[in-house]
Amino acid sequence: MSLGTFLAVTRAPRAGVGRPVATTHEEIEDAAFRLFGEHGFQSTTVEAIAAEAGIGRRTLFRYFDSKNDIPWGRFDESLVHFRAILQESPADLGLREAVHRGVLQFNDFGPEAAPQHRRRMGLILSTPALQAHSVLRYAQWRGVIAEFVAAREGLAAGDLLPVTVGHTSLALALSAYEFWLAHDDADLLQLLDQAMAGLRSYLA
Amino acid sequence: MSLGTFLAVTRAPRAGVGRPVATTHEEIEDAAFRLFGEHGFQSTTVEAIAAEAGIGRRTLFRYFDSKNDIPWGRFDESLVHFRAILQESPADLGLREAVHRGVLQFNDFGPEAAPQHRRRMGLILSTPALQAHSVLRYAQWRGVIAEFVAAREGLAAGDLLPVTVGHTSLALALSAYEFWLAHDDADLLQLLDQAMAGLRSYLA
DNA sequence: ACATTAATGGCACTCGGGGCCAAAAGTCGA
DNA sequence: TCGACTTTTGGCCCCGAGTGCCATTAATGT
Repeated sequence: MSLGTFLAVTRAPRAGVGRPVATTHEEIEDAAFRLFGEHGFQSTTVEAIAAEAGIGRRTLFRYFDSKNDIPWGRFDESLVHFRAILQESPADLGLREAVHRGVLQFNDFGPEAAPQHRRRMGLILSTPALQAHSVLRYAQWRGVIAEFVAAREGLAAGDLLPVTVGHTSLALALSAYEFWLAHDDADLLQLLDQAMAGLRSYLA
Repeated sequence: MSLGTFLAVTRAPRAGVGRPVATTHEEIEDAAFRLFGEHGFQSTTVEAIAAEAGIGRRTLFRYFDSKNDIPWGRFDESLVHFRAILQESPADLGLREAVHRGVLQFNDFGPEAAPQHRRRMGLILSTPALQAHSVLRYAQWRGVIAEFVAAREGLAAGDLLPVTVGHTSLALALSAYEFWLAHDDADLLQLLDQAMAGLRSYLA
């Protein structure tokens, strides 16, 4: 499981009754990425994406709250998994190690998922509008870490340390991602380790 | 000088020739904050801001690229100052200390500027659209730090360490700001120190 | 007075987003 | 098989941000 895995399955709310759905999140996402690849994110209109997916514009907005949300897929579902990863970490593990390993595991995906994941993150991190929108996703992700730290240290999730650890973990992840995207041959997990090591020696 | 100081003076490109300007960045900003305070950011239309400032909608967009840019004022000018602060730091100072003190100095403003600064940052950090937009500003700020670190360590600004230090410095600043805004009696500079101390012990 | 210069602001357009609602397309019970 | 019910679809219309175009305005300099 990884960031690349949040293109999960569109769950059926209930089977049978009512008009059947016309599409799925994945179909829209695929159609969108196809057009983004051709014309870029900005130049691709929502109307065009809807047409490519064979649905109405209005319907698209029922699957995704905004155009900016499309590249992120169903990120919220992967957060549930992230929370689980952290909670399962052994209690005797140091806090820093627990968080770090959790982040590594969250970003550990097989080599087969890597190209798709690279395309997704490359698009996000190279498009200003998406970079901007992403902070809202990042905030949720940081929240998961803050909650974990708070729980383990007997603090409130709004206290300075949990918040700082959340922000810092994101800082490390983004640093690694930026470098990873700039270098084809780089290994993401290794970069996460390197970033952590670099920061520790910087702060020591 | 501080984040609060980027409401600098609107410089005259040349005196005299041509139709005189109808307003300044500051006038628009004041008008905007007046309306934001009354109706909130989202519910205040650009049209209303222009009217409040006594100018045309079209003219407002010549002063600010977007509605989201208004609360930030003239941040780019304060970045010039930030760059200078870092460059003036003594060479015998450790890297971490140099960066940390630079950040402190950048955020050091007199008690008289604090209320205005609080209002500004409070608006930004409590409005999703502004939070999102802010990453573009943050990226510039991080860039200043990355350049400084790169120069001092003989690295490229895109290398992992400079980027990581930039991201981490922002992480610390945002953590401090969030807490500061949530607690009326808190001292921002002290919080920056605390966040740094907390992170160091977390990573030790 | 008149040419020059530069900012203003109106108009019209595109695009993202959302409220409203009739039509579509299924299932289920009689 | 027919109708009632349920749920999604997607068309229509609106709003607000942002932009290109350009005539107008208001200053300076000759």
